[in-house]
Amino acid sequence: MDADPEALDRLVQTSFTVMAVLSQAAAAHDLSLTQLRVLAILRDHEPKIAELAAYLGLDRSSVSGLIDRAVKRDLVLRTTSEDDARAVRVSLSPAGHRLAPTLTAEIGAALTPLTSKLTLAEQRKLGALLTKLLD
Amino acid sequence: MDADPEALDRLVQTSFTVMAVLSQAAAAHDLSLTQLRVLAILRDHEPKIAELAAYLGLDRSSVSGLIDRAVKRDLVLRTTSEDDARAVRVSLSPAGHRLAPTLTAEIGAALTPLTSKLTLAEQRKLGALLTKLLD
DNA sequence: CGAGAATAGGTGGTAATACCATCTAAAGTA
DNA sequence: TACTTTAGATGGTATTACCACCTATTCTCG
Repeated sequence: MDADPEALDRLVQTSFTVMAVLSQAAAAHDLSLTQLRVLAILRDHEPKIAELAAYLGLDRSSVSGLIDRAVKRDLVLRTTSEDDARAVRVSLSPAGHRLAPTLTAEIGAALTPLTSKLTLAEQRKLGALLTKLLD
Repeated sequence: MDADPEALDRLVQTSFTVMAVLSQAAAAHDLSLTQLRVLAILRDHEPKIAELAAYLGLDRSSVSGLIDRAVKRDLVLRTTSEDDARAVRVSLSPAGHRLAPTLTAEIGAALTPLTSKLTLAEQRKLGALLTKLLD
């Protein structure tokens, strides 16, 4: 399986560009990139701390602190799990529920200048390629 | 000027995946992602602090500290600029010069499992699309 | 059932990252 | 020459993330 080094390079460059856009979108709401990710995840899931940590690739203790701060800012709720008194379920607070879609929309808007350099057909092709890439 | 929301989503997902790979490659050498970026930049440039800051999207003071730590680890050299005694030129130390290509190679290797899910033709197509995206 | 191991999460301590406001030294400008 | 701007460094703060360790709960198996 051969590789095109240029494609690789572009992939890295693009990733940095995208991350910069995301960081900025997060910063506009005084959020870190990680907090942004947490909110995005919580839109569709109510994970336990350990699950969140695994998904984010972080230590449990890091996530504990992260959620601490998010709770303090009333974005997120900590609920003791019903089936396991040790475990904690993290979910969006009402305020978090209001914020999350706003963020998604803003990120979409912020990325559009990038993607709109491609025709719709090209965007679809890109989406397909990336889907394959992500497996 | 329409947009395919799925392509957008994949782009974000892919970026996170790529960043995770890069972070891990950096961490294997006890480097942060930012330090990795600095080393990559220094392979081809000898920027002043302010230029580096602009490129990285960071505050000058952040870069100052960043370079501090890199100097302390003997990866990087601080040289007073010849034409401007206020300015500092940052360059790779001999050790940095040895490390940088290693990192590049390792990152390439770490990303190959991803890109090799595409045929060579698809990789080239992806590269072309991303090139257009990056303008 | 009950003792010891395993698991979930939190704490405390440390280091790095990044910000802002401020400082000094050097250049540029009027 | 005096005034302003610029380059970078410093000090102070908050966040992020780690590791080692602690507590409370749950699991396991004798």
